[in-house]
Amino acid sequence: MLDYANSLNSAQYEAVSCDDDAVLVVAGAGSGKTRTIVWRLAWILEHGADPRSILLLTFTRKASQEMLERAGRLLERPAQGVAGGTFHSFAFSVLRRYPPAWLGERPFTLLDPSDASQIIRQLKDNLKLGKGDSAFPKAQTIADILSKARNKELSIEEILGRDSFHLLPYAPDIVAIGNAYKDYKREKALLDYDDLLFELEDVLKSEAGERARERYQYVLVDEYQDTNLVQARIVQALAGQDRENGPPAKVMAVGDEAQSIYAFRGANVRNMLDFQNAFPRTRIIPLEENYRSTQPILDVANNILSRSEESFKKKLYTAREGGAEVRIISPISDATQADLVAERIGELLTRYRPNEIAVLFRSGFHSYQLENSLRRDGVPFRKYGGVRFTEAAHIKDLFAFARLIVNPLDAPAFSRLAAMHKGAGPKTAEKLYNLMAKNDLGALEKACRKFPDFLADLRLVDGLRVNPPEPREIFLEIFHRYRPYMERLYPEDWPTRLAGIDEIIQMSANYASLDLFMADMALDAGQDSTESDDCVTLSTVHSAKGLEWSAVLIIDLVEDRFPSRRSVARSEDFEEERRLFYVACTRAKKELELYAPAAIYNKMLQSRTSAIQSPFLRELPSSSATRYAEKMGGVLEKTDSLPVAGATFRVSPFPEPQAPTTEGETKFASRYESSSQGYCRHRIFGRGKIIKKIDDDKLQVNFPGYGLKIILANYLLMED
DNA sequence: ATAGATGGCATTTTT
DNA sequence: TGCCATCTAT
Repeated sequence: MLDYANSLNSAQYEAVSCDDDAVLVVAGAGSGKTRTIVWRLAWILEHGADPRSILLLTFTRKASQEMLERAGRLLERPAQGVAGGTFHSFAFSVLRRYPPAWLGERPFTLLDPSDASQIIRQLKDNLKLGKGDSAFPKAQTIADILSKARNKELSIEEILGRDSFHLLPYAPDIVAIGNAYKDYKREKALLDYDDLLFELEDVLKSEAGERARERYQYVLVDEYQDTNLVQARIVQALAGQDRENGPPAKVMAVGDEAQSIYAFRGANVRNMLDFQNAFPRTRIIPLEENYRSTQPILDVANNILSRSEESFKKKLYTAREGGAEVRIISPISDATQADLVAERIGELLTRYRPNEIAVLFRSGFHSYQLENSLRRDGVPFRKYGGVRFTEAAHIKDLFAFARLIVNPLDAPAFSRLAAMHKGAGPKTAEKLYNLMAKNDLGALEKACRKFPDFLADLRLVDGLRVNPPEPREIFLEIFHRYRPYMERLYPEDWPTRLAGIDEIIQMSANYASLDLFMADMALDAGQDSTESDDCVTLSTVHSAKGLEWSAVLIIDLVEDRFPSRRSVARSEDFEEERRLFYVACTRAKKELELYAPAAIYNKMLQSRTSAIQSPFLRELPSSSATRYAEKMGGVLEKTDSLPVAGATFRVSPFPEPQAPTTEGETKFASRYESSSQGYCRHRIFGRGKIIKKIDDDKLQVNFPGYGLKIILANYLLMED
């Protein structure tokens, strides 16, 4: 037996060893949450449970792998057989074994988000909706709205009313497209990410699902604050309080309301509270002592949280003393920020391994300049979040072959493959697909006369389905066939794309079957392998969840960026940004630096404009962080007071458009007005689109062929 | 019906 | 910047 009592603090021990049917562990940031789950797994296994009766649901596959691995190391034998993964990957595996009745005998295919928006674009065209209306939402936007409605379990109107009221007039059209999309998926045996969860819920309720449910005696759910409604119901179904044969499973949910950062996609913090209603005899165990960060970092974290509207009761504390000051640094501009941070990383690298250092930011594109600086300086880094490499066109091309091997009726993959051949577009693809679906091979061959290579592609795919070699072999064969297409489709940069293909081939070598590999690729999009590399981490805050580093630098802490521009209109969204900042700060173990450039390049104005320091920084008292400003030549100078700008700009995140007194508000006000503006004419430049109002008599106008101009309104003739 | 060009646009976060 | 939608010439 492991020495549980001496390896854990009392709250952790309580959680690890308890025998209650329902436990809610409320785990503050850095309180040893992962450790607790790992030891809990070990405890269950050491007390004789069948590994196959344990289900561990986590937010990322990486997290579950890490936990199982650590449990295995603890026990000195692998924790084999424990079911684990994300809700989505778990749903996939259950649905493969217990497919929904409506599928009949057909295998189903997972739609990735880009497939989904592709289909929606097609349906939109077929339904002839939004033609010639440039204000009509784009396919991607529609896909997002449909998904949000399902995740929050609200109607389209409700979603639009909350998030984008300007699209409300289109609600009936969006609903129509949504219905067509639903039918399309049924007809073609397709499931998108959201379907996985709802279909899982249905299956668990069905008779067949009874067996799936009864298998589990222990259900552990990590990051419970980020589950949505259907996920909470799935947990309840799995717990099986209504089981006829045998006792219900023991459920343990672990979460932290203060770290809820996925409300935007339907996560519901209320699930934490409702857990106690769903499981009446819930035992609540708070983990409060922080083992990760030094006191100065926790001071900042506590300060952030204390200002939140929900005012969380918890306060993080550590028994450790000392630690470096938290620094707020104001570079002159975003450009010098990149250099300053790169330089700082160089300095940190004299004390820490690269993998002990991270730079965090709100959105993927915020790190572009820094990436350039790091490349220039030769600092090895790896970026998480942002565009994933499995979304690169050539990878999707390669996957189109593979998907057709798994499921010959995969319509999106079929179209993609068809479109690789000159002269074949959506219409041709649809025609050929229908012939193939009808199994009318004669007609298909005839119709393919113009595309002999395509027919050969299909033959190759069929051959590999009937007689499948190892996944790696399959990809080598596909690639052999695809390579000439790739050279033709991407003439400028196909050599650089080879690396991604190579990566896929290598990754596939770890899989026993192609369909499992493809499911992993779709569900755990591109953890691009090679974890062993010793790299500095660049990551969105969302992707940094659950991780920690000795030194953490957070960049672009200015209004419009962090908090995101989209969040300031509504207080719920703003509060989520605050929690996001809290998550970001609590990733740091020893050193935390917060960067707020004083100017940021503005694409609209095509010049650098002064940036307003993030309200999260302005709120911090000088006792919890030391402020520095960059002087010419990259010199940092201590500043005692808040930057002047910070003092004069609004403190409340909610702008008052009627009384614009600062540049930030002027920008907001003009943006606000821009919805009503349209086109104008100029004597020399002709017709142009009004981009924004600079002030009372100046407008910024985009003239086709001439570009952006700032023009006195007197010289413009307004169009209706 | 398709390819290719052009113009316009808006830039969260992720399973 | 890079993506989308639309236009235009085949």
